[in-house]
Amino acid sequence: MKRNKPKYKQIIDAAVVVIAENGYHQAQVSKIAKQAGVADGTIYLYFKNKEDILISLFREKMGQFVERIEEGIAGKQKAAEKLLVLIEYHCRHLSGNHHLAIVTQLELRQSNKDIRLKINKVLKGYLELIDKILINGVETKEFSEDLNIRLARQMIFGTLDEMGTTWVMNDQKYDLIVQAPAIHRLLLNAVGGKY
Amino acid sequence: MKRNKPKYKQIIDAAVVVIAENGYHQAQVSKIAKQAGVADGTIYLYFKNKEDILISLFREKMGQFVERIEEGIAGKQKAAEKLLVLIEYHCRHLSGNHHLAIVTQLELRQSNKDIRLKINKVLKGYLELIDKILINGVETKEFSEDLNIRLARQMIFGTLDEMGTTWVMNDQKYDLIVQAPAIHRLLLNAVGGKY
Amino acid sequence: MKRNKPKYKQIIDAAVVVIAENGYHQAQVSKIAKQAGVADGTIYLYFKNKEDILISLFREKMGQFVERIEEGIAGKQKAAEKLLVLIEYHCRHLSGNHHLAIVTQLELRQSNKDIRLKINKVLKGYLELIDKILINGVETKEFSEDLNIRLARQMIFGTLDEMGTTWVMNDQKYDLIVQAPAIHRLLLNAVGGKY
Amino acid sequence: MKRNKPKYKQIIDAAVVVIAENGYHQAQVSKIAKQAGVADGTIYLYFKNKEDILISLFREKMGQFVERIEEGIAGKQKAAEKLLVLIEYHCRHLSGNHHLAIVTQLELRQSNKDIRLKINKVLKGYLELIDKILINGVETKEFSEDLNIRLARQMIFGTLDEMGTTWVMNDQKYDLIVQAPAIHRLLLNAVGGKY
DNA sequence: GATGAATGAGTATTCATTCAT
DNA sequence: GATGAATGAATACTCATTCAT
Repeated sequence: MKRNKPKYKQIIDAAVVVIAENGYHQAQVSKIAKQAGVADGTIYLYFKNKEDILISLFREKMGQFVERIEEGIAGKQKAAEKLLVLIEYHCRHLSGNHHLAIVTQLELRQSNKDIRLKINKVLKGYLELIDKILINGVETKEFSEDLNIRLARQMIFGTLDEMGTTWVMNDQKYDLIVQAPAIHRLLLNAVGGKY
Repeated sequence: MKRNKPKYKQIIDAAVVVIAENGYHQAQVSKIAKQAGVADGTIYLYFKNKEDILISLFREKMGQFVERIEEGIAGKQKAAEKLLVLIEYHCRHLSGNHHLAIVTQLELRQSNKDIRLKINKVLKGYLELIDKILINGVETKEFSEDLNIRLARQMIFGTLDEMGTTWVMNDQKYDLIVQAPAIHRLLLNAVGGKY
Repeated sequence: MKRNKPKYKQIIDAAVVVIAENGYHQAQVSKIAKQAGVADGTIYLYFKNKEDILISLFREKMGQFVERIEEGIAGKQKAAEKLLVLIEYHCRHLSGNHHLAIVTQLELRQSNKDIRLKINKVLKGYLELIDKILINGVETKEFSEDLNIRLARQMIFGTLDEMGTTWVMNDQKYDLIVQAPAIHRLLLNAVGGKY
Repeated sequence: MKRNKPKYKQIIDAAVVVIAENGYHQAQVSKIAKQAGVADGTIYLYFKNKEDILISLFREKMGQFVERIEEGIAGKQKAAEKLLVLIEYHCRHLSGNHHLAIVTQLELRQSNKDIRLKINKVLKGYLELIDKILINGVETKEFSEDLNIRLARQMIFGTLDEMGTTWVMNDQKYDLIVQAPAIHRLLLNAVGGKY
């Protein structure tokens, strides 16, 4: 299994750095190889093509992210608390990965439709996580019983995404994590929750 | 003034069609010229470069959009009503411009950071409009008095944007306009408004 | 019609020189462009891709060759004379086009199967010319009446081709044209003709 | 001596299969190694480089072929009979080695000039065999006394080669061996022989 | 002897922009 | 103003060969 070999992760991490520092269109394979400390050809022992690097990058990083949230949520009873965990982790995830934040919020969005479609499939895991919290909240009557799950999910994801993108576009110069409670209050209000 | 000459608008409209039908990365200047019925070189009599076409496109179309919302809002008293107008116009704007919806929600996002930064400047007008409604709502005590305007604005814009993008990605196959009231309720809840 | 524009022929002639002097695998498009005195990109205004240059080259040059033989044959009555014209023109064609001889006898044969198949289609015109002479000779009873046309054609073409290739491989250092009568006698014997 | 070790022949046979089934340009060393059941690096214990595999392949197979013809000829008195043996063996050789026929008649010709020159050296043994038959025929006055040996050899080889190539290009779908007598008659006529 | 992971040189093609007419 | 032929920079990927184990 290639994905567990050290060079696999090494190349992905190199790609994050190179894309963040040079921009999507200036992230040549040779640059990534150099940053990873391997030959150009070695890249192709671990990835089918350049596109595969980008999608794998997103899958690996987003996968870890979703897993960690799931663990964090597991300890919480109330849907409102789960939502807070999600928001906090989202903020911390962006804050704690300077380069990755740039790559996922800005650079990777320049990729072509094919890549974006595949990235969307990976994102689905995150969206389903949000759905689970919402459905749970409705079932326990914490949230409005007539809540439109899809719209609420779009609101939550859209808000967090817009927040993240704005923050990255402003060069990450303010503190994202301290805003988590305020975001939580807004979104909780929206879905009819109380705190 | 080039902007008022017929070919200026002709080229912009051609760009919308070409980008929507071919995708951002397949929207070559020569294709746009052909669609506009002019020679390649003529484009450069009206636009500095390709980037200038895209930004001008966004400026023209978004400008009209903001103007129309401002007119719609003018007739409303309550902030909650203004917010509803904004949401409805947003949905109608997307629904009524098949090609433009694809271009602004999907294709133009693949442009590089430079263009996206300039697009963001154009968007500022829309964001300020949202801010105005929010500030008005806080002042009239319709909305929570401790509302974080910036976060609330990011939530509103992020929600509408995410909603629009999802809708376009799903080939615009469901009705966006009928969802406006539900969105309105969610967002109004969030900011502490009542209806 | 691109094929009549001067640059079309200019590029083809440049390709002949570059391939002859550098070998098939060292004949980069940029070298051909330089030799033709045009920019790399200009090549693609006249040819679909590199393969198209090679096939067009073969088509143009072989087309002229076959035409000239047809003219030469037209003036002859006897099939034996026609065969002599064909052989003489074949020898003269190779002798008089130093570079082209190298390209068609050696270099172009290194091309991949796709290109070779398309080249074969062009060659068909030449093979049909041989067939016509043979059929004519059989009908006029100059040649054996039980002559196997296909085999005889393979013999004539195979002999001329082998002769040409050997000559080019030996750096064209002996006179090909003086051998035409001897070749003619051999092949005429073969098909049962007299002289 | 490496040439007598089993892996030497194993690799050559693998090369024949791989080249025949994949084409010259798709016959990577790694594919040959896989087909031979050895590691890539092992190839280089038996062959200097890829070129060496191809030339060795040709030398081994052509060597066996020439030996067998020499044996067949040994039993014949007349030059005309010897020529018939050569033609029959040539046809049988191609007919009986499906893969090898493809490799020698089509694929190996795509190799570069260097390899083709070395292959020609190997072919020399075959051409000398033809020469011997021709000289013998002239000396016994079976053939024309003013026969140009070189041209006659080029005719015989060129004819057989063209016949073989055409047959392979047509997917070997007709019977080659039954044509031997007709070819024999043509070539015998050419050199002035009687039957 | 045998392995196979790692290497790194090399090239066709696209397309925004220009400028002579 | 309008044209469109010409420009030329820039980059992913393959595969023969090596060498540490």
